[in-house]
Amino acid sequence: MAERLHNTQAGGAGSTAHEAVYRRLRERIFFGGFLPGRAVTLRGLAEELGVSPMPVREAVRRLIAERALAMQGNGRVLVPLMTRDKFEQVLFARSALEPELAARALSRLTPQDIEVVAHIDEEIDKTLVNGDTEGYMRGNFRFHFTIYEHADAATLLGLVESIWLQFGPFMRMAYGRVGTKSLEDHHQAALEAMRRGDEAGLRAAIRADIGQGMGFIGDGALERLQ
Amino acid sequence: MAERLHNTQAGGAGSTAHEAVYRRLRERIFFGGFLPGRAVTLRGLAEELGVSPMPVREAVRRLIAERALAMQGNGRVLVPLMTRDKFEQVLFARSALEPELAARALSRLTPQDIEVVAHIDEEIDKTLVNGDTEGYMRGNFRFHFTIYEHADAATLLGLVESIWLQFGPFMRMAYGRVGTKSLEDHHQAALEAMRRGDEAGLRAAIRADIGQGMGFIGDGALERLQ
DNA sequence: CCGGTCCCATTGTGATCACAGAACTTGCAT
DNA sequence: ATGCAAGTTCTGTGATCACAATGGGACCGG
Repeated sequence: MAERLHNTQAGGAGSTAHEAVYRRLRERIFFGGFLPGRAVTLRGLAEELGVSPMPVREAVRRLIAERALAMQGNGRVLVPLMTRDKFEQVLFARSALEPELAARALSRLTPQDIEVVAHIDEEIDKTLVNGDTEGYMRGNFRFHFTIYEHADAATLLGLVESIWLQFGPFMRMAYGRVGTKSLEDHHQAALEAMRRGDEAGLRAAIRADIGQGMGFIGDGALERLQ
Repeated sequence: MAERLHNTQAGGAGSTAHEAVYRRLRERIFFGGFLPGRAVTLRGLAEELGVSPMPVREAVRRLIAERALAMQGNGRVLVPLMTRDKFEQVLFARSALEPELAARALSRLTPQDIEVVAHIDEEIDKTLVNGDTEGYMRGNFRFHFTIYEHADAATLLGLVESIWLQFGPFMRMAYGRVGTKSLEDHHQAALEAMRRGDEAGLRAAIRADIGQGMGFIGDGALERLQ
């Protein structure tokens, strides 16, 4: 650890060490690289990522602000546990915001954009038959956010990202328990609605997808946690 | 600045320096202590608040994560400007989330709680006739969040707090321009609905209050900014 | 009087160190 | 074998320093 460069600040905006650490941790949280309840330490992450504790502190602080990590009263940092209350609030917030994002994206989606999304959905189907949980989560994330990003609504998108960060670890744990084999999503309905330019249909498909997917993992895993 | 204590960490959870800095900055943002576009510097805030730059860095990082502050490409930190797009997204998100929070709070509100809210509304009326913009903003904040806090929905509350942080500075600037004299809110309607236990009425009153208040400042100030 | 160029002050970033408190481990006594 | 206490290690926090890059201002040439 002593041979690390003294100052690797390269100058530009997104190229700081804490930004890189933030993105790596965020990826792991989104896709289930951390289990709920897992404790993390600044020095531990720093050594693991090959940086000093300082940028890790800033990245962790940011993730705590986004509710992706939590700090206990004694200062220890951990991946938050899911509660039934929290799960239900996440479900509500997703249903309130994500259909709107999809609807706003609709008018801006070119046929090529829609085919990109369709291709992502095909990838998802492969992960489902293979039982590849992490692959499924990555694909599902890309399916939703590829659409949402076209809405050009950074404020709403930020809220939704914060919500996804809050249920990512739990989702992974839940899929680990109940499996993804019998999972049926509403992605096809969403794709057809997009191709038709049917805003109401797209809203309904996204809402159904959220309700179905969240119900799937909620039923399977939540009952066991209190 | 040299006579500062070397380490003032008192131990408990909420008593760290960066937490205190965070709360002070957050207050100023909520109630219009910073103007949009205002640039802030870590060392400047540190000296102003009597701490070293370190806790300021963490507090500012957190506020950036909550979108209350923004970082330009060159690393400079400033209070974000409002755009028409952003304003419209804020309006949508508030309308989607806040009536729900109020509705969830309703069953938990005791008559005494409602009278507390009614008293806050009386204070607001005083600030309106006095033209006390900051007092109005503090009162309006307390009116809404006193209700919302009773919903016991920390996840949703966090989203709403983040949204308020994003329009606080703009709201202050807007009121400074158009004044608060002719402002009519829907707080009385909300209070009556709460007293009746009328959930639909409360939802409608909150939604109307948001739409009216945001329309008030949006019409007055937004047209001038692009 | 105006425009460009160089220089210095200021800024965020990251490393390192010191410190206090919490937690875990170890050892001892019962 | 078990419970408790003391010591040690580990944790987050905050201060200070070094550094690179940006920005503004002064100075000079036109």
